[in-house]
Amino acid sequence: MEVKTIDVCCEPVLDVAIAEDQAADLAAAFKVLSDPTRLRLLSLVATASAGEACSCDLVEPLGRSQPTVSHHLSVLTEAGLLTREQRGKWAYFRVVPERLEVLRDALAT
Amino acid sequence: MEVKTIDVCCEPVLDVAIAEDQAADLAAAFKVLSDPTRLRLLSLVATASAGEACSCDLVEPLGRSQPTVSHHLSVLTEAGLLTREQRGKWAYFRVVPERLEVLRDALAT
DNA sequence: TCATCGTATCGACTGATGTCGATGTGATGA
DNA sequence: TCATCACATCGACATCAGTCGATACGATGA
Repeated sequence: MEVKTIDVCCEPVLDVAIAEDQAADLAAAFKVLSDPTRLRLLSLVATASAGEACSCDLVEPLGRSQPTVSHHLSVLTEAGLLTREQRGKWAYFRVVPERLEVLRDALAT
Repeated sequence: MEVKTIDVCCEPVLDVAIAEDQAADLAAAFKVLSDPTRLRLLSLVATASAGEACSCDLVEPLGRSQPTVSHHLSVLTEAGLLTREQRGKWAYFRVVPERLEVLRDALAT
């Protein structure tokens, strides 16, 4: 998907007429959230016990192939919505609530 | 884009493991916001004087063709993020903040 | 060293989406 | 009635994104 880290900040869409490049950044951020599989991944990781989840536990509940899940985890991680930690041969993921908060702020009224 | 009205409600992604159909609805809603031109449209309408804007005043600042702007206005309106009011041969649009609020709630931490 | 396991990468396919020119439609006013 | 204007629809095109099978990579443990 060609994602870059979400670095949108503090310009509520409804308050100020946003510029073209800010719109592009914000749109890219929302695009990360515009896929059902990725939203379910976020949700699964967030609600996992200990606040973290292993890839191995995500493939089956999603009903997607392992490469597909790996792909979406990469997209979410590159966007900064997840952190990735390697432990032995397992990869553990955590959500980064601050990133979602940034997007929330952009939608403030 | 094949949009349906945003009817997502009240299930913060990070609180509960969301189901597949809820994820699809929410993803569709964010997809509407995942285009720079649409974000700028939202922003332009929201910041217009009197809180409303005519299509005729949106084409030029966006730097897109009239059909393209019309298309995006349709997508936003079908998603319930804008309302459309015809007055003579002009179409006026207003933002529906409550819709954005719903999406904000879904990202609550 | 080697087989195994978890994960990432690659290549390919398919469907979706943004864009615009051309054209249709409906209201306005002369 | 007819030209004009604002806007929507259509058709076509190029690009992009989700998906998966096959395969590569890297750590583990026997």
